[in-house]
Amino acid sequence: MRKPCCAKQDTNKGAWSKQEDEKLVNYIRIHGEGCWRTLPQAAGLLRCGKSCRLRWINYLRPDLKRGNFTEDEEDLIIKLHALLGNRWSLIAGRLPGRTDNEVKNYWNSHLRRKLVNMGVDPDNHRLMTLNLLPRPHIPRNSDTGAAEILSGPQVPITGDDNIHPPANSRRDNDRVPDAESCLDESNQLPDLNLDLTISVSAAS
DNA sequence: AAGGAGTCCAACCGCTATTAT
DNA sequence: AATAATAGCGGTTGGACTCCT
Repeated sequence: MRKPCCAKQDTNKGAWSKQEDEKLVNYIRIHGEGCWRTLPQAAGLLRCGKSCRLRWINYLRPDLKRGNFTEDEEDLIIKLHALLGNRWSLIAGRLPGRTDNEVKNYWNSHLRRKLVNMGVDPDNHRLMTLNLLPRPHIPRNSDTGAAEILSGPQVPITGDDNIHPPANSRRDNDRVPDAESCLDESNQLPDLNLDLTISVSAAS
């Protein structure tokens, strides 16, 4: 059996100090990203590997953009959320230099409210005033979901990372129940542009 | 100026899929 | 094949900060 990832009683918690950041950055600069289990000890950090990974991915990675989200990025997040639901890592994968945590925080603090102010339900991306209209029943587990939409040739998403959700995703309550039907009825979001790319200028 | 409410975001927690033994 | 650890994910929290009264 493997060893546990860290000895919990010997690990720091809470905010990272500058020294800890430097140790982590220096170590990864030399050795690259790798085994998070052994990294803390090797780098001289009293942190759990999981904590190191999170710190690196969300804060220290050199390719992170940081700063305010552009309008293009906002639009893209909203569109991808309509398709994918709360799959933040997939959404962040479409936004160069952004992390899943950052996208998630931005959604919860800005975009959710913005949609509500526009009269759009942020959970299902429908106009809230139309919620009472009768809708044809669409089975939840119909397999014509976002993955197929996204993976189809008609959607020119750039990049080569895998955006396919697991075939039997471990959380099937985190996706918009019928995001595809929402898109079918894109007249409810008249400006929904499904060209899910982000311009070079916005990404740089 | 004080302090309560609201907001933001870094970090932690707990879960599941994957992988190693 | 079974079992346990790791990696990675989304949800949640706590503290710092800002705004409002």
